Amino acid sequence: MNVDIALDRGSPVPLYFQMSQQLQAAIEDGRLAPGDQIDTEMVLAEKYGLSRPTVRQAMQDLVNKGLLMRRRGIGTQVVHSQVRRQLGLTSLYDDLRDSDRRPSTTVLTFDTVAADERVAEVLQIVEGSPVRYLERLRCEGDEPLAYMQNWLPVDIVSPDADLVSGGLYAHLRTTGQSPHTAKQRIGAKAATSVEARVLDVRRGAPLLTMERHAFDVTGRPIELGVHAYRADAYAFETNLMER
Amino acid sequence: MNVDIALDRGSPVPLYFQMSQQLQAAIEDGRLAPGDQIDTEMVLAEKYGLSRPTVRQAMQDLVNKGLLMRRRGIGTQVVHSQVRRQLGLTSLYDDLRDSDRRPSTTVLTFDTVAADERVAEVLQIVEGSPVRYLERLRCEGDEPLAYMQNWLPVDIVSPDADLVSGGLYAHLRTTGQSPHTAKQRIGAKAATSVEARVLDVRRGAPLLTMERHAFDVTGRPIELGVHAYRADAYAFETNLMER
DNA sequence: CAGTGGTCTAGACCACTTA
DNA sequence: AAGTGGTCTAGACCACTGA
Repeated sequence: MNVDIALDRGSPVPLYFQMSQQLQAAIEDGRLAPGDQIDTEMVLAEKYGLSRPTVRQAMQDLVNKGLLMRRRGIGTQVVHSQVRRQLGLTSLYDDLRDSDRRPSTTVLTFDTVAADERVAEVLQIVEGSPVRYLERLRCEGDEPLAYMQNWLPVDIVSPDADLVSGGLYAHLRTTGQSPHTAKQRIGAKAATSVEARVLDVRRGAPLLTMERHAFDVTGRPIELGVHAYRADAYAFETNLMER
Repeated sequence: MNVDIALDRGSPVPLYFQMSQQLQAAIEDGRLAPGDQIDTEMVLAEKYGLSRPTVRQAMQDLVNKGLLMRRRGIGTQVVHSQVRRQLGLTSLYDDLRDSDRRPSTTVLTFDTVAADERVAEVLQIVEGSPVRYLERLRCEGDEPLAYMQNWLPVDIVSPDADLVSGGLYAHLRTTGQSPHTAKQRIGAKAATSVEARVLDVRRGAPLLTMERHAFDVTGRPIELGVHAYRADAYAFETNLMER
């Protein structure tokens, strides 16, 4: 394995994490190619002055991420690229970052409104209490791609937050309120006349829909998102693994 | 924590796995409620005569599955049910089992055909070489729900396989050829006239589409699936976690 | 047979939380 | 101050693979 790993024992970053991060980087930029054999646990442990369980924890993290494949008696290999591609997108962080980073996003509405029954139930607050309501349109060039509605508890985002430059989730991260887990429901529907007008399609055109419930580390609901995507311009990729 | 765990030290099943499975069962059938505190690692280790790392491995597996939440200085808790519901469906096994188990599935076609360019590329075989082609219709009562097309390498499934009683994936498991990872792409489209006729909707009606590429443990492609679902009857739930 | 990863033990020190 | 999970070590035995 022709990759060197630099461990900083003075760093607060765990050793196993330093190792897994650097291996992941090597896999992603091609220094480790699909099918390449990784050094054995014993070799790595000796080479970097670590114990075997520490090396093992680094390897196991990459196996869980789907980047490495290990078999007893065989060794550890980088998985084939067709399997690997976009396997990382099951991470909430990547998913949210991407949904902010896309081409251009216009804020149509950012207001404080009374929670209706559905919003109140999802956010676990009392019906009629105030929530922030955000309505955005994502475009690529002149083409509208997605119509996104979001509702958030009032203490999660301030009314004068800058949601334009960095995006919603980037803003939440700066306030330390970033989502930890999320449930998504993906479906399809025919465009209503409102959606058709905003997304510049004909009424009844197929739309891809996504509803997201996001939660912080304590399990408290912090976001309800209801998004509609043009079917001809958008798809979701997910990856499944046997556990 | 009012749950007892029975460990069989003579079993080939790892101790950490016995423990995590029984805790998962307790969480899923309600014996452990959302928010319930789990015994600490030290308590569990002492109670069952295990070392702390072994207990820890069991806990960590359930954290990775999204069933438990741990915080330093706080302890380990069962996650809130709203977060937890269907979090397990990110497992390939559950997903494939469910797609077999659904109400009634009719095999429309099961044949050996020549691979076209797209099938050949996905399955990494030579264009024109034989592949098994499977066409199924899933119904609930009289209602058609999904139109499913699958292509598989000839050595993965024999031409006289029984795909009716157990389903495709159950059959693959019996032959030891079960999928290990899969990539799914979920989108939407308007029904073609063929799809409209099979699914009993009008032409142009919104359909939810799913394309799956499945791989075995070695990373070899073993299935291409192209499915179309009635949008009014079907949705995908996915769950994301910060890692 | 030698080498691999899979499991398990018995410790240790630390950062963080609550009280 | 006491208790929690997070990290790390230095061993051990085993099942599986390939030559």
